Amino acid sequence: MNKQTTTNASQWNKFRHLFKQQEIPAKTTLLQEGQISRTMFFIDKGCLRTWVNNDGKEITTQFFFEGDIVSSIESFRTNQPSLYSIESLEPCILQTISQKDFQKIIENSPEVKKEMEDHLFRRLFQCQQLLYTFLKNNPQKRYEELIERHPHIVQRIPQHYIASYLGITSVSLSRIRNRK
Amino acid sequence: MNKQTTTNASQWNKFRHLFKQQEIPAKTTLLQEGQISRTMFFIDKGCLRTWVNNDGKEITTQFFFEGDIVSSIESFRTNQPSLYSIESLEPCILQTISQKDFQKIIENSPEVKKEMEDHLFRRLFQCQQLLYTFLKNNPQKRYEELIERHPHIVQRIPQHYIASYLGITSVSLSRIRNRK
DNA sequence: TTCATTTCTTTACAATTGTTATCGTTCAGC
DNA sequence: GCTGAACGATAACAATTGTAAAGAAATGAA
Repeated sequence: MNKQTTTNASQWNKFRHLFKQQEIPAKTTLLQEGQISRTMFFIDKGCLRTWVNNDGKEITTQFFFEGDIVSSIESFRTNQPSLYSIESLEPCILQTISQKDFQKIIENSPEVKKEMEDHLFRRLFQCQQLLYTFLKNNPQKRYEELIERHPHIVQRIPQHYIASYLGITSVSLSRIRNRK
Repeated sequence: MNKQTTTNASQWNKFRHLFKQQEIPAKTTLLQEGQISRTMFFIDKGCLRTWVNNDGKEITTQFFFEGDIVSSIESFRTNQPSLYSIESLEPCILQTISQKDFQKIIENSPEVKKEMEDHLFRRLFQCQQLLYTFLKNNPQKRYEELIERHPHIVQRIPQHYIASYLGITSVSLSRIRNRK
């Protein structure tokens, strides 16, 4: 979800007083895997990632940048433990809102509620497409697709995070890069 | 979603007259990739699969059995082309309902509407977990997990469908099976 | 039953990836 | 600027997977 591209940006402004600004350094954990999400983050500056633990190895599942809204939305909505952690990759400036206050907004703004439902559909769509790139392509093709579709990720994020995001080791990604 | 386990099974019965029974042989295409979904299927008997085309090769993305509700839900709701095809793997008896009639049910039953929203969250959750098994595990582990979590799939579905569902070739799956 | 189709296994070879370790380079904080 | 940590490239070897082809086994329809 993206504040800027929102059809009703003014809707958000009505509730601006409910947000708190927060500055954090790089590598700060905002939500730990297994915990219940009680906060939602809007990124003003910097970038975040979500990751899962796999036998001590971190596997990155998503990247977020300026304008993105980040939360374990399933956990936030259903009060179930989050499947993943949320962490900053750079020093960040965030706008945060609590679950309670966000609930208030939802109740008072059908536009925002509608937007959340659409957001959910988009999330499902994105998740499906990501899954399909794993079913369809080998690591090399997945990397090429990433460069094509999300060049800003490749430019901005350290390679070993990208490697785990592609489901391969950093060694293998390094080989793929030097193959062409 | 599952009719049987529904908290409000009686809700569905109220609208029974809107469903049509349909008998189809195996390998019947119910929805083609790129088309817009206008029908929803409840499986009384048999099983279906969804699949995507990848350079002429079919890749299975999901299996469905008795009691399951099947549709390209994103396409059904948003009127956008479906990312995948839906096809029968066995002769099936289905209960079908049109998009229009289903809309009527949604409008007349808050319970069913709520159920659909929950269904959407579950779909997202499932999709995420499936994606994570690709990020976390190699093909052998994915196969072992499938046996553990969904033994009925392994027992009922021909292996080459399962292979593409796991993201590998049928040759590789055969090797994995004979490894242990 | 019989025949054709589908499904599964096996083989040999090439290509890719994982693992482990080492070695420069770059970066961030003091 | 200095220093330690983070990052990326490379090498060698083992293990896994893909590809193509051939054949055995199972299945289903006439």
